[in-house]
Amino acid sequence: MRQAKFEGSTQSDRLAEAIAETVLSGEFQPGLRLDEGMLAERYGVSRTPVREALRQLASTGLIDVKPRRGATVANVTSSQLEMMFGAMAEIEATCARLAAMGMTPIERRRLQGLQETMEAIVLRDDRDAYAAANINFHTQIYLGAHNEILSDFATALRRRLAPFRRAQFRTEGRSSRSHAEHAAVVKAIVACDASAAHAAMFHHMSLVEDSFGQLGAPSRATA
Amino acid sequence: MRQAKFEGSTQSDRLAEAIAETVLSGEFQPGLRLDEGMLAERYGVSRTPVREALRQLASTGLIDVKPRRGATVANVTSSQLEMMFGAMAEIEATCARLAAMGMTPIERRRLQGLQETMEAIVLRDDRDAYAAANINFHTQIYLGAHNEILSDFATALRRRLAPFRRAQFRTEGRSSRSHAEHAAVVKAIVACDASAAHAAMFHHMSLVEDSFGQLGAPSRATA
DNA sequence: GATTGCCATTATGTATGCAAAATCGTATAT
DNA sequence: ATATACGATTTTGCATACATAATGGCAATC
Repeated sequence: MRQAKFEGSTQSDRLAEAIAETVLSGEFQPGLRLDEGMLAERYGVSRTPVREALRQLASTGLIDVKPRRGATVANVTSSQLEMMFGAMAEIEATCARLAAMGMTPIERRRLQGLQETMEAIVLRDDRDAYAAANINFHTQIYLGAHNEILSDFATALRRRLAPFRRAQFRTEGRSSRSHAEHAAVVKAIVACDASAAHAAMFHHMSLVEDSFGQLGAPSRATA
Repeated sequence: MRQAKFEGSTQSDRLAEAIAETVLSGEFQPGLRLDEGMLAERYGVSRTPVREALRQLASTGLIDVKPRRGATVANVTSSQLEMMFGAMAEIEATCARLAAMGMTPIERRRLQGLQETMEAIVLRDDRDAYAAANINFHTQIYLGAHNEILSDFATALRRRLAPFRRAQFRTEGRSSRSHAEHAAVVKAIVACDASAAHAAMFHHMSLVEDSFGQLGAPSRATA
């Protein structure tokens, strides 16, 4: 059963990625039982790498694995979602504050440059490009916090929440509002104003949460 | 190979716990190669549950697992340690702020009660009891934040940093200083003063970091 | 008719076997 | 003497096989 897709990673890792994609795409819906044998057959491998992939995904919270009871796609409750958005807002605000305090001049310039790039994207109303640039923007701030632990946590949370935010930038005027909020964040960071950066980012993230409204099903965007 | 220690958890889970203990105790030192076969023989099981345990531990950062290159006890650099302590201070401070904002009256009373209990422990200079109560104190604040995501993260970080803090409360006068700092946190939380709670907790955690000084090897406390 | 207990089926947890990659030692060439 | 290449050994990754716990259906009983 040789299928050398990527040399340098194992089948378990590739499987974890593939299963995660399938879950995030909505094909595997919350609550669905993830039978090891079924997955093994579906991906043409044995149960062993499937099990390792499932354990790996369980550690990210994407699926639940109970001893002797198998794995199921995690059923995210409305309260859990609230807590994830809340945690994300706190962490991002913290990163923004740290960025305001510790970013190098080069990093501040880069952030400003990115902000200007996004200005153009907003003007031509390219929502896909904005969604991509938005991730980049937030990632720059994670990195600017100069704390890999916080940055990894923020990245994991963002990835975990992605399916619940997919449709967001499709809504009319969302990009320009988001962009305006980014401006406040950038301004504070460039000015080395830690508490303003924290407040601006927290405000931004809170609005993101609000715009999602109450839970509801994750958007079924394709991959 | 039946060894029914705990019915309801798997050997993989028990193995992960056992290996973690051995690493945290210092018997498995940083950089040590964790050979699957060696571990399997040591714990009297086959390689399969050992592999699952290693993957699980890798997700906590306690060990490094590279594809095709096996697992090693994570070698924590001084900069990583700094980032972990920094992240911990930020998260704890955030939890304290959220606790100040959202704790129920009952939770505030309970925290105050715990603080009074610790007062007695400090007076009779029972350092082991203080160390235990201290974990309880911080846990109460995690819970008071009413955000399981942040709380889990804080708990994981605390556990991860435990070996680097073991000797801390053995130092003369550490308990009373810590207790005094706790008082400020409790006071702010009881007064619903969010920013004071944040500041007090951050101050407290920063001192913890300082008292550790620069890296050095983790304390080799037994279990 | 509902409930409970038993048995067949299914799925998970673990052990074992095998193939490929990595590591280490040795020998050879420069 | 150093570096490189080759081969043996070790170890990981994966597949397969087996044992045990969980699940579901059926029947017997209240």
